Amino acid sequence: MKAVFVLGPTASGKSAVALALARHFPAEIVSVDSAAVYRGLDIGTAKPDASERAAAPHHLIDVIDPTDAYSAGRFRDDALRLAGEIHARGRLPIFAGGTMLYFSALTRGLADLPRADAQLRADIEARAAKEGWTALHAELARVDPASAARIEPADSQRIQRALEVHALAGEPLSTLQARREAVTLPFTPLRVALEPSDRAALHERIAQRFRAMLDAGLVDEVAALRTRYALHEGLPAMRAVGYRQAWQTLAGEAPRETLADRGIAATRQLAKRQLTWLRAMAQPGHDGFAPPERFDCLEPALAERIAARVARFLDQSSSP
RNA sequence: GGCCUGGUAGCUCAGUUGGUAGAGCAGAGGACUGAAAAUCCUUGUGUCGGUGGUUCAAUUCCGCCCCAGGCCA
Repeated sequence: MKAVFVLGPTASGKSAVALALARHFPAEIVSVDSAAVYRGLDIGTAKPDASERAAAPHHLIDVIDPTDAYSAGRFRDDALRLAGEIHARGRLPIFAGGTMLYFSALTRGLADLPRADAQLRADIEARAAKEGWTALHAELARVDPASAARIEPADSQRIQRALEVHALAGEPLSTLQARREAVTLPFTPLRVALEPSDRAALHERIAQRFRAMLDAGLVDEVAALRTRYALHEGLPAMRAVGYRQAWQTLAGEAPRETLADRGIAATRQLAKRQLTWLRAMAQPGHDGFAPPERFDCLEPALAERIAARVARFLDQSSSP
């Protein structure tokens, strides 16, 4: 069994590559995108349109409402299930996207940890509002010194998670994480990383794309979502790039004239974090698999070159 | 044409009672285990518009010039 991973920063052309591969080979596309899972977030997530979805089956798009929260753990379960189903149909799974933690959940695995608990999180947040995150970091240092040493006193999200895990499991997060076993995947992955040879060129693409999203009605989409669902700005769906900035404008927290610049900057920052992940994954020993093979996403014949690489990969015997 | 106010980091600005300067944003590098398009860490030398002058020393004071606004002709 084999699978192809297409990973790259936002605006690098991952979707086009995945679609091109799906034309060359009998394949189905699994989106690896923490924002495209939400229904109704269409413009800002650059979801594939109807004709693209007709050209190849797409998975993990529009799977939950924007009032809910998806997660890395849920992605891992969904992705492994889908890979099995796609293989059963005699097809090749193509995992394509830019949520690097999700790829990491596949290749490095996740420890056996309790799931998020909304009530507990609300309690922790209420305490943080009163005592400050530094106080909660100090508390974490008492119950889980190893995690506290690794987590910054200002890193509210990780402090909250570590305290949550400790409360639910009765054991420190660091202990549970140390228990993780070696990762095995039910298939051999070929990883293709799209990286720009010229950062400025990627920035230009990002700017054009975000302006196009605004022209396509991103703000109206967010306004409509606000009337259709009981949303608030703390929801993961409303923290996504573009949605957060549009929300701020609709709520009167930031002027409309600055929306384009704010959205473009946030997108560039996202791309930078994604590229940092890619560089980390290229280090030997990052996980137990061959490191991603790099392709310049600015190259015109990108899809053809990758298709040729995938063809060779599929020809190899998958005996080991 | 005259008067006024500005011209300091990519942007918006602060500041130096004369000893060559600092914030926010942007950018760059990094971390990353169920919110990850999240959350967080590190990172600030730039002919202080140009040019003469005064001075031990000018981005800071003075003259002239250029540019951008505003007001008056």
